Amino acid sequence: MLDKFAIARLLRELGTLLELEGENPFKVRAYENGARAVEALADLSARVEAGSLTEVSGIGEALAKKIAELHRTGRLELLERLRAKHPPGILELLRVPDLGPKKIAALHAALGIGTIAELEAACRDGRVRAVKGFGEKTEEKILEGLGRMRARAAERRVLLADALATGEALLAHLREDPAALAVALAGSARRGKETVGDLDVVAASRDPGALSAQLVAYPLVARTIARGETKTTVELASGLQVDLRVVPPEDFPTSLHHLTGSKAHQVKLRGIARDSGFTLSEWGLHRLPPDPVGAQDAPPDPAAKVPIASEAELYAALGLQPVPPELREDTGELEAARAGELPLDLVRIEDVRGMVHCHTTWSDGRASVEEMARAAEALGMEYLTVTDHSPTASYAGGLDEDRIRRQWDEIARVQEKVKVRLLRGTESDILEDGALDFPDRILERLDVVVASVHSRMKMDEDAMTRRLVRCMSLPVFKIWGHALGRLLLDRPSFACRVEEVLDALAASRGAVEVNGDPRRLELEPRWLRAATARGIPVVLSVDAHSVQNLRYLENAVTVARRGWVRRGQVLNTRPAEAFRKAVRPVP
DNA sequence: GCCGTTTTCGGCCCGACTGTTTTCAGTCG
Repeated sequence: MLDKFAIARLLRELGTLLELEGENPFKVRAYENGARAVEALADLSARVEAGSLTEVSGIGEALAKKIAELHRTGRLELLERLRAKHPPGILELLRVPDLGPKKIAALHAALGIGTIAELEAACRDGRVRAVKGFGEKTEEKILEGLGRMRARAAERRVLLADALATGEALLAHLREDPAALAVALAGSARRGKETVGDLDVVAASRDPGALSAQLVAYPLVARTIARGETKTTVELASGLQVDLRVVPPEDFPTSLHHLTGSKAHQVKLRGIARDSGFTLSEWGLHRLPPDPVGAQDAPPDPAAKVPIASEAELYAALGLQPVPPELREDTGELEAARAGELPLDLVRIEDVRGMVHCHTTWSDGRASVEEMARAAEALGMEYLTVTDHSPTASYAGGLDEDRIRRQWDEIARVQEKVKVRLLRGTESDILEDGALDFPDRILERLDVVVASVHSRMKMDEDAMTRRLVRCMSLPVFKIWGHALGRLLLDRPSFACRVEEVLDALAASRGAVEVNGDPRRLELEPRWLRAATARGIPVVLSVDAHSVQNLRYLENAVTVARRGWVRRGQVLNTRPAEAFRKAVRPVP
């Protein structure tokens, strides 16, 4: 049986194939909307059973039938027919920059092109320029796009932390130009997405040309891809693409909002604007004329412009609560904002009182217990958990029973010297059979047990699910560390039935970790929402192996906010003693 | 394909940039 994410993926594929068929673009969008709606469902199976899918906004009769069929059988006749009709390579072609469904269809009809290799050969032979609507430049552009695509496949996306660092340096360069009145990072980096494909920058200026020139002159710019009146696109030496939009200061808030996205959030918001008698674009919010007949294509009347001084004002003008950037993914935030049900107390970094999940030189950390303690104290923390690795993690210098007892002595000595409260803990391996690798007589004397999978990650879904469920049923199980073991850009999450595991975690009254290591950043937002919906509390952790790593707390906060996690749901926003009581292995 | 205090048809977000066009189509975000 397919889960909701698999079904959403197939609906998207179907939408793409219909797009290639030249179908009505609004129909294509309906499939995308339907896919999103399915992903957001908490009770897909129940709704399929009850036949109540059509009650969900975005799912009508036709999609409900298809979803039910996919859910029941895992197959869909229309999808299989379209897959058979289009060469398998054709979906690949859609990933070539500047090549969309229309051009692909034209190339397929005229030259029989159905794969990347055939496309490249046709461009090199000069056959493409002979097709109506294509020319020499397009041919060059496609070849260039193919090169870029390969470079991108090698570089792939970048980690959020790297994107933010690159972005901040670039912003500093742009701010050096006196023509820059305001400069901000927008796009997925501002929304805090785990990985970032390109940087979006918005600037306020009376002289857009000057800022465009300032961007092009940035030493790390490898080449200019597009340069217009208000919009400039460049590629950095790293392969990262940067889009700069320059607008007059009065349009900065709406432009920042526009460029922050996400696209799905924008589209829905503009629909809401239209329903309320406005039209919304990056150039601002305009009142629609009372009788729109014949006025659709007319540019907005400048007199109809609603002054907008901030993003919050924009939402307010549309009768909505302000939506924080991290939530703008069209996963229910606009519906909540309209109903006044958006959480106003999303966790913030200043709410956090304790550094959780810290390694020291006792295992594979680079700083001593005392150095970590003093650094946490300097950051204003009330407590820090020392959670070095356990015996099985020999590759990471895991502690055995004898060494962890000696570590407790050192923790006690350091505690004499520092104000920050030190909590004794471990990051214990979850073994293949779901057991932990310290005996209970050790675990019961600890304040904090983070339990994580570090080995045998290629087990099949059944075995991994059983392993985790079994571990969570242990009385000493308290915190699920870096849940699914992924390493961004490197290693996917291991296979398991996450919702089943979360059910077990809820039953055991355990907590889930949000790991701030920039390569981990899990549990990811969609599962975080599934966790808090089950009443599972959250721990924001740094997984720090050095003093510098304590800054990872910021990453954990971002991920938690993207998962709609509220202050009260985070255990380490509580004072030390309350935190200890909530997570200690014995009641 | 979805949706409805303009409801069963006719709408559906909006604009910038590029290239092949001589007024616009395609792509992108």
